Amino acid sequence: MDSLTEENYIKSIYSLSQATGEVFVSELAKKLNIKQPSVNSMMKRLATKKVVAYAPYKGIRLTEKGKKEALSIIRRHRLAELFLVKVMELGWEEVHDIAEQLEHVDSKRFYSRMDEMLNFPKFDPHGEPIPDSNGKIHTQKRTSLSDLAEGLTATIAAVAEDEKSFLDHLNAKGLQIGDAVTLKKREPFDGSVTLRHKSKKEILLTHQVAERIWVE
Amino acid sequence: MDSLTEENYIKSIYSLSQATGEVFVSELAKKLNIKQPSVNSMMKRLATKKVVAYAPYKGIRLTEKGKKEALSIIRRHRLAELFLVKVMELGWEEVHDIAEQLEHVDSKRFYSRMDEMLNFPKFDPHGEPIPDSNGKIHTQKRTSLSDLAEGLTATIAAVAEDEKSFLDHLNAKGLQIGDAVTLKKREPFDGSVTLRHKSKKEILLTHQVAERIWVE
DNA sequence: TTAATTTGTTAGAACAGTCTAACTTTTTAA
DNA sequence: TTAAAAAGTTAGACTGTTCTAACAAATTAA
Ligand SMILES: [Mn+2]
Ligand SMILES: [Mn+2]
Ligand SMILES: [Mn+2]
Ligand SMILES: [Mn+2]
Repeated sequence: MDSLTEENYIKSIYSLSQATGEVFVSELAKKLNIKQPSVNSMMKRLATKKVVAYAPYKGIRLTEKGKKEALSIIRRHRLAELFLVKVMELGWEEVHDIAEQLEHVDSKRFYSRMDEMLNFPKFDPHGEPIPDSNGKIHTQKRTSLSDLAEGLTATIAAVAEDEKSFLDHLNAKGLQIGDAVTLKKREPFDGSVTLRHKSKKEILLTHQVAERIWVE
Repeated sequence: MDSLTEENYIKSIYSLSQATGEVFVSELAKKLNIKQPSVNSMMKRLATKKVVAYAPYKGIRLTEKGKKEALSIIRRHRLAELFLVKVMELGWEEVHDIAEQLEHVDSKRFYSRMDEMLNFPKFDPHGEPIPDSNGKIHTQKRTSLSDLAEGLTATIAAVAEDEKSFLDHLNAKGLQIGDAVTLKKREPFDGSVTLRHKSKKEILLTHQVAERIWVE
């Protein structure tokens, strides 16, 4: 169907267009580390394949077909991540890079067995929802830890990033999905927050980190 | 290091050159379903990469570096096949195609976890030896079922092919690795053999099938 | 509202990997 | 030992994916 390269474009278009429904060539180029003219010519190609709707100088948007393909890739990625954590006992910080490769494996059986073994899971190791095999995905409105009111307690539901360096940082701070945290203090100057955590220790996070943690 | 395409060439060169130490462009072209000129230009490329030794009109042979790479790919392929059978409970007939993709996954961790989970296995689901992480491989001399003397009993140790259609055929006949079979009769006309098997049934195999079954 | 900046496009090149057509070398068989 | 067949090579082309250089459009700021 699509090449690995095309799949990676589709996935990025999906995630970058979440908010407004469209992405710009410049954003995609930055995300994929590819120059703008390359993105431009790929958009022409994906447009002829009816995966994106694209008019010169206008934003890029996925067609229904494109959305379906994006969700299918995201499903494979997240199922793979969870499989790597739950079945293969890898750390949540090391699975993303492997899943980037596994998501391109073309085999219904491989993924349906994962799904069965994991008992049809709803969330990946980073708290992100796993689209079902029909492409349905649970999108809940989320509160960032950087917006939690002082004094309130909440549970870490997900992280907005699954890059190793970020998760290594959370590991070092001792934070995991499911942990309850109480927001003790927010510094008005730089937005950094101090948390109370089950570890009994106080944890200090910069704004940059706190805003990537979703709580509920 | 190498592209997926290069890895596939290297793997094929390794298996086709097993017997004599070299392969010819025509053999490689047939195996890979690629035209001879394409193989020719790839050989030039692999030669500059010091993966093969290649002189015009001479056979192709892997360098030490090339052999090491081949064994590493074969290791990944066979580990993946066994993982798919033992951990993911797929059938031995459906794992080869998936392993053809998984073998190209670039992740030491992924494979070392498989190795651990499988307890450092020595053979894949088709009875083929799995090279160790240093590239050492157990090569035993094998007897083909088509050469077994009449009246003798032997154990199925491996199959020479792991294509789905062949294994589906063995499944239909009820044959598996580890099964004891007694050679009741060999037809001189076409080399087909009749076996006695634990299933109590007599099994008839054509020469074409029997010669792909290794016994010991 | 003009000028600077940012964003996007076109043109043209390059590399990986493949092909067909045409030619050469080697092997096989008459 | 020559002629036919098989195997291998070269030349040239094409697709996919990417790049740089140059230019055009849209946006932002003076
Ligand atoms: Mn991920
Ligand atoms: Mn994730
Ligand atoms: Mn195989
Ligand atoms: Mn095998």
